[in-house]
Amino acid sequence: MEKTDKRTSILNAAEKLFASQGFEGTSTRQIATEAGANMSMINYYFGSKEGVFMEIMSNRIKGFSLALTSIEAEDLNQLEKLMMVIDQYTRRILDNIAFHKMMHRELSLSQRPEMYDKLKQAMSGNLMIIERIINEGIAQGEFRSVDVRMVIASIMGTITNVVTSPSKITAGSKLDIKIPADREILTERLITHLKDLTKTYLTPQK
Amino acid sequence: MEKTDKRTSILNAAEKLFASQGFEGTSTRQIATEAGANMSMINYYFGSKEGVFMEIMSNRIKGFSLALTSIEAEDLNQLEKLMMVIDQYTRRILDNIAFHKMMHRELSLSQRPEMYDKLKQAMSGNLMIIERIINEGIAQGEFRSVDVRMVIASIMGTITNVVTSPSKITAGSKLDIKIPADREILTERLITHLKDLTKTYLTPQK
DNA sequence: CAAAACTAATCAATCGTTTGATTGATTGAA
DNA sequence: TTCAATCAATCAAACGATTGATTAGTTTTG
Repeated sequence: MEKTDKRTSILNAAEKLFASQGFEGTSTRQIATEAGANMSMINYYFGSKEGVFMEIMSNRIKGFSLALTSIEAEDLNQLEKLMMVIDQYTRRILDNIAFHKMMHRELSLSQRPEMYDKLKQAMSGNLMIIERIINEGIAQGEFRSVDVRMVIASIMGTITNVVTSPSKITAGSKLDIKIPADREILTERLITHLKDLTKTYLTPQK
Repeated sequence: MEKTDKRTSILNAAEKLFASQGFEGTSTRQIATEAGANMSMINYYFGSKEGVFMEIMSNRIKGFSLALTSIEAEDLNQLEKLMMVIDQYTRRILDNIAFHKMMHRELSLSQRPEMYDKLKQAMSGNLMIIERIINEGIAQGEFRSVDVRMVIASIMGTITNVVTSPSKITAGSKLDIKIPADREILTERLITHLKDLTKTYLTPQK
């Protein structure tokens, strides 16, 4: 029943270690041990340690902007569209916390400019969808006139803040973001907050 | 007139390099070269590379929660207090972008638990001040009943998002966060947004 | 049997740290 | 005033350990 081939077990081990220790802080020997593979298998399959990193990123990037584009085409008002985007985007990120942490950390470094551009391009698609929805809502008078880029920064920033510093939210409670059931609770709580925040902020009070 | 002693020039060089390359990604030889000092001076003054990191963090932590505490005592309503906190907190962070980026990156790692606790403790003071202000505002009926921890996550997250990914905000414009004049513009824009967001969200519409 | 998958051993390079010697200024008794 | 002693500061060189990567050989598989 051991159906995990060495190649993917290396990818999984590397992602886990990169997320908790950083790229530079993780050695190829650690990855190999964690994956239950020989050290040279890393270079055999991926060419180099950086190749492993690139492969992880590439795999994750694929299909990240797929679900969001369909929302834009649906026959809904802009607020409903925005609520759906927040819902899906938040769930996607909280289902891939390790990757999201790793991404944010390594991209704040000035190394790996190629991966930076690659990821920036992939993410800008998502950003533009949200930007278009809000701008459309403003144009139609459905939303107040606001600083759209800053609103997006608030939405994204809130999610990232919860993912990278969950203890600030859960302090005092018994919740632990590493436990799936607790993470589900936290996800719903975050979505509820973000929807309430954006709806209240963007919808003009009569 | 060369008044920069080796000790502080090592600290400055290290902070600059840590901010752009990460702790693990920066070698002691790099630090020494950048500081114009001999490699062994690092261990002579700070004991180890990690000692340099600790010293930088300790220096920055000092006096970070000083300005905020005075606000709480002032004779203002909770909204006015919150506006002042947002104003000062945002300015402080955008005046120390390199440190803030370095802090967030290294603290998202599972290493250096001692520094993690130290910083967490220092920051929790700031968090508690904001939390108390909002809770007080809710109790007095000045604010709507909201998820306080999530509101704080939105405020902090927005600032961090702008600091770590300024290009998402400035894309299309000629602004560059590395240029002091542009950074000032961005700071004011961020403060305006955060004040507008929190005021609109927390103040109940009649 | 040949290609693919895998292993142990080893490579040169770099890491953080330590060593032992040297410098220049300061001190205190002669 | 002089001179030896002492001090922190600085240096080049080297330390052992670890790094990412490669080799050459073995096993597995289709």
